[in-house]
Formats: sequence, C-alpha cells, structure tokens
Amino acid sequence: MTKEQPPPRPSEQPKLRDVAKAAGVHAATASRALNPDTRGLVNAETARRVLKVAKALGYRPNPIARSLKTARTRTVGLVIPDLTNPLFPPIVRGIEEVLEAAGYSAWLTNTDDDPRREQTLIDSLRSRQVEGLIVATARLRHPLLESLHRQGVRMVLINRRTQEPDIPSVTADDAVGTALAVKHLAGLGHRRIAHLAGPRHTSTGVIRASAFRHAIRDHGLADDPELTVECAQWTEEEGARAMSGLLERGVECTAVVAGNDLIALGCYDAFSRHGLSCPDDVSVVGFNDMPFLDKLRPPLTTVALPHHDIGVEAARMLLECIEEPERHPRSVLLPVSLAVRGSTASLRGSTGAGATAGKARRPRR
Amino acid sequence: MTKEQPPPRPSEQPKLRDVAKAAGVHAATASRALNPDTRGLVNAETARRVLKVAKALGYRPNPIARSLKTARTRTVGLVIPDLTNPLFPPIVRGIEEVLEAAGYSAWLTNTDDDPRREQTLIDSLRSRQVEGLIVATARLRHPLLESLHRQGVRMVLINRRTQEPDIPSVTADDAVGTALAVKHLAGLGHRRIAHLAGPRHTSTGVIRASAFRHAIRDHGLADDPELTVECAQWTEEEGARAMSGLLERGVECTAVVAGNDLIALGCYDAFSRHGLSCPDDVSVVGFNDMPFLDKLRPPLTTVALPHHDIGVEAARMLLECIEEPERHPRSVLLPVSLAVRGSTASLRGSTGAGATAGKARRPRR
DNA sequence: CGCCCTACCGCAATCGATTGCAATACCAGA
DNA sequence: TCTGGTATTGCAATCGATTGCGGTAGGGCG
Repeated sequence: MTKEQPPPRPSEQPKLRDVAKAAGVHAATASRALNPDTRGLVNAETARRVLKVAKALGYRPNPIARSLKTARTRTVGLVIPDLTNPLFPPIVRGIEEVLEAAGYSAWLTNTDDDPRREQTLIDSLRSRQVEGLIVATARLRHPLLESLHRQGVRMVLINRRTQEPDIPSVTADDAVGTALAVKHLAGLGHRRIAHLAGPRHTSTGVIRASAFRHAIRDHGLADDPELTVECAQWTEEEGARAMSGLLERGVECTAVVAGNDLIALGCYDAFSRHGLSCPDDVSVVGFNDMPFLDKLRPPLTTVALPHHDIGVEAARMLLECIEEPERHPRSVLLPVSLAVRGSTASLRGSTGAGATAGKARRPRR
Repeated sequence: MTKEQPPPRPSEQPKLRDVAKAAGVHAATASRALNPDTRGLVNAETARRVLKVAKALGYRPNPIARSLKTARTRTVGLVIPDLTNPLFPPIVRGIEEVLEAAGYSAWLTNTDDDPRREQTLIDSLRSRQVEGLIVATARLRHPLLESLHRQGVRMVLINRRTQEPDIPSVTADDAVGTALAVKHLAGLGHRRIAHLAGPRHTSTGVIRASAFRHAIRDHGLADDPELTVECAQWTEEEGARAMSGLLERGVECTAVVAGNDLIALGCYDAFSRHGLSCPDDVSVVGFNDMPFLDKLRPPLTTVALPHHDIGVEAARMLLECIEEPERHPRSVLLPVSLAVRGSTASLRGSTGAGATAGKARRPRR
C-alpha cells in the first residue's frame, strides 16, 4: 500500500548542477571553478561567481561521486591489534591529526592478533578502496603483508616490522630503550636481571631480547640463559605466567626488564601472588609508557615512547608514499627515553639475595 | 617528460562487467544474481554460474559505485571527545563489533570537547554521507545536535544526553550508580561525604550530583552545600583543583564521591600534595571503571559501567533507526555495579575527624 | 581584412554498479 | 492456432562528479 520508499535522502543537498545552474554556467565549468587545481582554466570572474553561489547554497561535493570518477578515496586503513590496549589511542590520534589536515580519513580495525581476522579485515579495507594501510600487527614472517607489498599496496608498519626490510616502518628505538633500562638497573646495583621477552615472532620481541643480551654483557652482568623467558603474547596474563614460572623455578634475580608494560603489570600480579614486594624485593622496568602508569602501585618505571609522534610520522610517511610513489621508501626509528618511577630501587643489602619463591622476604600483610 | 600518470590503480580488480562477460550474461543479470534479495529474479542455474564465476575471478563489488547509485553508504559516524580517554576504547569496540556484523563501518572522530571542532567534524561526516551518528559529546543544551535531530539525522547519544528527550540514547544508570557509591560509604561509617561533580552542562554531571544529594538525605548524612564542588571538566586536573580547594577551605569530609574516575585520580594527586593518605584519611569512589584501576595506588573503588554493552546497544539502536525509521525512538539505561577496591575504608577512630589541610594525620614519608 | 592563437566554456563520455521497463521465450488454456 | 501469463534476461538511464575534446569569440598580427 503505502510502500513508497523514497531514496533515503531526497538529496536536499545541492549538487554540482544546482550550483552551476544558479551561477549560469555548465556543470563542467563549475567543477573546474571549484577545484583549485583547475580554477586557472576558467575566467576569474566566473570562478568568483561560482564560488560565491556554492557557498551561498552550502554546496558540499559528494565524495562518493568524486571517488568513483577519480579512483581516489583519500582514505586509509588502520590495522591494529586492539584499541583497548592503551598504547594505541595516542598513536591513532597522531595519525588522524595528520590525515585530517591533509583531507584524508581513516578506517580503524582491530584484529585481536588473529591472522584470519586480519586477512578478512584487510580484504574489506581494500574493497573499500583505501589508498594505503598503516599496520601495527606485523609479525616477522608475514606472508600477507609481504604479498600486499609486492602487489604495490602502499603501507607503513608501526611499532613492529617484518623481516622484509623494504616495507617502510615507524618504530621506537627498541634497542636503545632496552639498553637504557638495563643501564638504569645496573646503575642501581642489580647484577642478576631477568628479561620477560615478547613473542619471538615479533620484531619488537626479538630486538628487545637481543638488545637485552648485549646490554647485559656490556655491563658485565650475569649472563644466564635462564634469566630470559619468552612470553607467548604481549599480555598481562602472559607476563604473570612468565614471572611466576621464573619464581617457581627458583631462578634468582633482583630486577626484571619486561618486554612491555602489560607484561610488567603481569609481574606485579605474580609478585603479589608470591608475597614479594616491588621494588623492595624486585625492581621492574616496563616498555611503552602507557597512560596512567604513574598512578600504579608502585608507579612503573618504563621506557617512554613518543606515541603521538609515531602516529604523526607514520601518517606523513604513508601520505608521501601515496602522493609521490616514486620516492624511495624509508623507515624511521624514533628516540625513546626512560621514565624513572617507583618500581625500581637500588639493591640494598649485600649480594645475590634475590627473589625466589618460598623465601619471600616481605610476606604480604 | 615521463610524466605519465596512469589512473592510480589500473583496476586489476574484476568488475561486474567482467564477471558478467565471463558468465555469458548481461551485467544487470549478474548484479541480480549476486544480490541475495534479487537473486530470485534470475534463473537458478544462471545464478549459480554467476556466483561461481564471481568467486573464481575474486570479484568484490565496488562499494563506491554501489553507494552512488543506491544512496546508501552503510557507514556511520562516531563522535567522541577523546579516544585517549580509556572509557571510550571498549565502547568503540562494542560499537564496531555490531556494525561489522551488519556490514556497516564507522568513521571515528575526536572533538576534544571543542564545539567548533564538533561542528566541523559532523559536517565532514555528513558530507561523507554517513547514515547515522553515535555521539558521546552531548551537552544538556546542544543546539547543534537538536537541529540535526530535527533535520532527521539519525543518531544515538551515548554516555551523556541532551535536554531534548526525543533523541535516543544509551547511558549507564548514573543515579543508581551514585546511590550505590553513597550507600557503600555510609555503610563504612562515613557521615561527611563530598561530591566532586562533573560539569553542570552535562547530563551525567547533573544527574550524578542530584542523585548524590538524594542519597545523602536518604541515609541521613551531612547535607552540607559546601560538600559539593563542581569541576569544570571531566579531567584529572580539574579533580585535583576541586579537591585541593575543598581541603584548603578546611571543609571537613572523610570520603568523596568523584564525578568520574579521572576526577578521582585528581583527588589522589591532591591528597599526595596535601600529605593525606587514601583510604586512611579519606576514602574515594570513582565512576566508570576505566581499565587498570585495580592496579592503582590504592586500587580505586568505582562504579562499574558495562562499557562494551553500551557500545553494542548504541550500535544496535542506531541500526534500528536506520533500517526501520518508523519505529519510535527509545532510550535505554544500562545497569551498573560497584567495584569495591582499596580506595575506600571504614571510618576508624571516633567521629567527625576528617581530612583538612594542615592537620594531616599521616604526613607523607 | 583575413588568419591564427589563446582563453574560456560546453558537450558528452566515464567511473561501476543498480533498477525500471521492455523484450523474448515458452507454456498453458481456449 | 491464438491469447494471456510467467519466467528470464537485456537495454539503457541513473547516481554526482570529472575531464578530454571540440567549439566559439575575440585579440594580435601580417
């Protein structure tokens, strides 16, 4: 009966033809007048008139129509593991800041570190005709990304990289950050420092782990393979699991360099389960400097990354790849610093007395 | 010279015509075969053939072209104050989960609580032809949103509302949450409880404040106007400012209900500046249950919101508004609960002895 | 005065899909 | 055998903008 279905919006928005008509010119002329790049092709007076009419009518070009014709969407895809990881929001904001200024916008997707989801999401992004990708889910071996790269999909990796060095990336200086952490702990007198490494299949995991070994040796500290444990994921749970394992195996250590802040938080959990106190019994250094770390119990000492800048830099780089494809891709390493807080303390007492399960020195109240 | 500029992608993607040709039918038939709703119009055998060819060629319909013709983008806009506020990521994920399942996707924008930016961003979203808006930046008086609503722009408000009750919204049950907080503190023996209210121009601010007064009276507690202070913004800084003001004016209180978690964090700052200890000297309850609150010093007792569900519910509601515009808009109030942690303690000692500046009972070490 | 060139503008095709309408074929019933 | 219907499919217009190409007018120059 009354099954009339008017096209969702009767298009109250004025279109180019309306502007053209009102200005007494052809749509083509109006189009050229509106576009700064082609404005030179039309009489200055005419252009002025078109502009005025357009503003008066409140004309807004329809990006859909434009995209269809120009095959450009001014749109990029953002692929991150999980937005609720506090590391990402500041990065995302940095990215959007740059994109917005350049007239681009971004689709945001969360893979939850599931390769199948990643595949699906990237497919979907591509079918939405994104012009580029910013990807934070790289694994060292990453056939999907490598194949996309070979297909000429513009992308820049953030945070993590693949083995393939040709793919542009923006990462923090993991090696320097790790060295900073070790140096700090060594300076506090720690000799047996453990490392709860991130997963071996991520660049950050292996780079930080190898930087850790180097730093340990440089400072002449205990270079015991038992002191390094790999976490299967960058999560609090894995951190707790790894730390507990260390404690339960009776591995002695007075400090730990966590692969990232979440893993460090896991250490906190493990400590409280084992009746240890941080930093009195064990010092901990995190990595990333997520928000609110200064309010933790205790405030976490960590390697601070320029989150916002990572986003800014990545977005700039991607725009460059898009707008001047000839340029050689490059990768940048952003500087880090150490945020010293309350989770690290100088080693008191004599020596070697480290934390081991069962002989906690400060039982929990 | 070599200034050849091939259209960005020579469109290696097969298009509908390619599929049609390969299947030996007209594009129109292929289109109908591919669309489940119109598949009935074509011979079953033909449809099968088209589907097979499409899959073989890896055909993906071009959503741009489709949108141009159908005037539907299957896209919505998300307007939030600031993604780095940990309250939002879980909500956003809830939203995207529902949208994704329904074949929609979302543009995310941050207003930084700046009305001009908000205006610009919403304009931009509209020109990108979003089919609806999810807005988390509502103020009680909000001409922009009200006008959009009158213009028939589908939207649902989250977290906060406007005065205009017709606009659908999804919010937590602020009144109950506040009552829970007060009841908890009263149960611990507190008599003089302060409230650091959120801004008066937000619904959450006024609802929580008024619920606070009600609860205070219901429990027969000190109903002193001095005990309520308004924060100009929902930020840590404002919380610190408000709490410090209270302390410096010598207003006695042994507990405070903060307008939200960030304001509660500000209290922590103020306490440490004034040499007070939480919860020994003053108890604090937050609101929102942001992530990681359990790791704070002390772990913050707070009113827990169903973040994810807020997103889910809002997205569902928006889709409903879009797909069946006839339905009457509704608003939902989601249940909250109290997460009791370490920032609240029972009132020890005798009576009335509250926290005031200058006579801190536990000077900071 | 005629020709060429430039500046400006309009025509019409195009991007890739959707969809109203028309055409065809085939079948049943009269 | 003719008519009406139904099931399929094709034709062509359309969404709103962009752009190659052609046309016109007017100025400069010979």
